[in-house]
Amino acid sequence: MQIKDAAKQMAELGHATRLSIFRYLVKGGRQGVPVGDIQAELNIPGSTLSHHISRLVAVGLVIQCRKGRTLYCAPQYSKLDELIDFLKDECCIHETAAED
Amino acid sequence: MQIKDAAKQMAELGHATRLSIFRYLVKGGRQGVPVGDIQAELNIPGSTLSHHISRLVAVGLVIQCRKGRTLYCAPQYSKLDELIDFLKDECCIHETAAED
DNA sequence: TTTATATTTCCACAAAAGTAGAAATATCAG
DNA sequence: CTGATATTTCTACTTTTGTGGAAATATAAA
Repeated sequence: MQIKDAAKQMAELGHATRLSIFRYLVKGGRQGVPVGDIQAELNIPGSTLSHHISRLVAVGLVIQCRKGRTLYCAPQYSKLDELIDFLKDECCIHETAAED
Repeated sequence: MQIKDAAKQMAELGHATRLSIFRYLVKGGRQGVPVGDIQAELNIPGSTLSHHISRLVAVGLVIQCRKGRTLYCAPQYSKLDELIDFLKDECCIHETAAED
């Protein structure tokens, strides 16, 4: 994973509302959660929510699929896994010694 | 770890320059790296660098200590560990089933 | 077709972040 | 004290982000 991509993904998760959205999607699991459910849960205007979701989608952390009038959003677990791996590989100690 | 704190830390790491700084500090290890070394490595103006470092310090990801005229910066590994744990605990699947 | 529901796009504005030169501060050497 | 080095603070400016109302789009139901 490129450092630029990691930074982009973290920038998106680095916002309380978006992180809440993502966490809620994680709770919802792989089958996805309707945008409307997120809106009801987090209590934010649709336009604002739509904006945040589209940013998460843009960096690949969330995927969407429509069923009728309802848009389901689901977390892309693999992307988060990659990000965590990046942090572990590039930003942690690699010693055999003790910890902090 | 609070969601707000996690978001703040990720917002700081969510910037290519700051992430580069942090990664460089990780390479430098626990004894710390002079600000001047970071500047030479990343090739950015002092005032800009100082600004970015202070943000990393503000969220606890970096600590500093002065030795003479030189300010050493070191990563606070434990903070990153907490962040990674947050992501694993709050934003990953907790199933016994297969992966993505 | 008309109407209702779900969500986005458009628009405008306020707030925050990024950038960097210049001046200031801190510390040490001579 | 004077000068050199290391780094920050101040200041100003540009760009990006966040926010949400209103209008538009998509889909389905009546």
